[in-house]
Amino acid sequence: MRPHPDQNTGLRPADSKANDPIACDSCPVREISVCAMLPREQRKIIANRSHNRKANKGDVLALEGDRVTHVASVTSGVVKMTKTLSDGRQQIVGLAFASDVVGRPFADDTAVRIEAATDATLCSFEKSHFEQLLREHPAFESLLLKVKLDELDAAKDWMLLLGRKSALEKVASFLAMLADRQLAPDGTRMPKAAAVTVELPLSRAEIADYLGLTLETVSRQFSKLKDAGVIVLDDGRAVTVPDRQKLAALAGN
Amino acid sequence: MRPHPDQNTGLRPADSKANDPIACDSCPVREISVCAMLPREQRKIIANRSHNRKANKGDVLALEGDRVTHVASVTSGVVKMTKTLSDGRQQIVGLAFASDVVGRPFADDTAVRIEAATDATLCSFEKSHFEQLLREHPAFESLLLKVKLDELDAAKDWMLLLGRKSALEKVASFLAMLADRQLAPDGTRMPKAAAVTVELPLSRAEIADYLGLTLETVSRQFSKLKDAGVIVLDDGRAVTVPDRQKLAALAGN
DNA sequence: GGCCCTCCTTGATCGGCGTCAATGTGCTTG
DNA sequence: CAAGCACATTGACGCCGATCAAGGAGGGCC
Repeated sequence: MRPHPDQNTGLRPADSKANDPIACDSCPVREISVCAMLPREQRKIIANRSHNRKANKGDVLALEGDRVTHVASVTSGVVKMTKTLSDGRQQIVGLAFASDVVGRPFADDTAVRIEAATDATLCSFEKSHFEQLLREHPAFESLLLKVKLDELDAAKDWMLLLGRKSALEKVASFLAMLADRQLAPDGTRMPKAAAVTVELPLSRAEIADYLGLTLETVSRQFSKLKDAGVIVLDDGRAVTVPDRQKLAALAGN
Repeated sequence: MRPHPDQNTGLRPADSKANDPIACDSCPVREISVCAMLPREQRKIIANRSHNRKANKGDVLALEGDRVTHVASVTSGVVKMTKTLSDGRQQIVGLAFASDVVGRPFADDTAVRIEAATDATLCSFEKSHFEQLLREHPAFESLLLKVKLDELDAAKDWMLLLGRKSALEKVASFLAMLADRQLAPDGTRMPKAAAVTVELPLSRAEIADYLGLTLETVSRQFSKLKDAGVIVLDDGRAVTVPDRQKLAALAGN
């Protein structure tokens, strides 16, 4: 066997263009995002149409009612989507973690304010380009549909939480969600029994806005969970959960 | 002109197969459902794969956790989707009116209980057939995506309501939603100023489950709105809204 | 008609969570 | 280190909506 530039396929130089490095190759969510299951062919097209965007904590990516100009996939950090009543009452209506899609294709303007909850990076597309990709690549559209159906299921879980759970159950549910989503350093999911340390991406006030509570009530529930030994407050922003079963039991469901 | 079977197109008999009557032709939601924008070609395929299903008020179409066997479009009536905590607390997480889609493609089992809130009819597909249609007809999949994105926006509105609105605002919002959705007898949307009479598809208890309240609180808010002259209670199940602006003002937003 | 059943309304009371306020903690900046 | 700030905790109190309870209104059925 003679050496060749591509160890996987052994393509001749004439074909090497197909395996030129593309931006996606170094994308931290290339294996799990909506792009993951696309053939390299199509990913190349995507790479050419996207650009990286860095956002600092607190940066506003879009205001409620803004014209939609971009659609993006979160590649690191957490992005929050909020809605606000005229008198200032606020509700977080969605969190986008790495690999989630933010922005609203097929609508003129966005119904939510989009803001970086932590420092974040995004793989951003102009809305018209994104829509064109969807039109031209049914596999891509199909993946987005599946992702959005999952989001819809998650939204329904959240409606149950907002409408029917007690303050303690809400906070426990929130922590349980973060703990379950937490990955081991090697990228695999944590075993169910293991203790997990969660870095909270939100302040108490933001957690309150996510759970339909006040920040004081959230703080009190944290204290209650701490006193009960269900969580350990490493510091304000980090929580370790020694026994996720116990936490889950307090979450209701 | 000689008489012919199809008054609209006057096709020659040799072509008549393309315009043979299909079930969709008499479908009450053929103009607004997810099928509406498909060419007749594809609708014919759909018609062959679907069957009508009648459900009486209270009929359960699927239980929480059931295997998903069918996906359907509501053709008349109202279908509710609910989630329940282990101790019985319940939340309605979605209402499907005529033309809405119920059932969850691309998932093994349903996360919600599906039940007829009123007598209803559905255009039902076996799940595997429905998914096949999506795979084979990108235009169909594209429409479903747009519909589900709209549903997701609506879910976010509801999260704001559940998390942040007062009991009065919740009830006003609910009635405003029904009033806005109400169509004039000729099928056009009502002008904003006109009085509207709304037939409530839900009992007080169901409205409570939709709004995250108790039935007593819902009843009290109805009375409060009646006393304020914002609504007229024709009977328990019918409400007329003389001035939708006034109702909208009480809904918060 | 009389009975029952379901649904709705209204009242009285209670408690969970919001509100207001003070204090604590860690980080930044001079 | 002190001062200032953002954020979190804790306490006291009050209100909105839940809970408990009674009674009305309509509709079906014998």
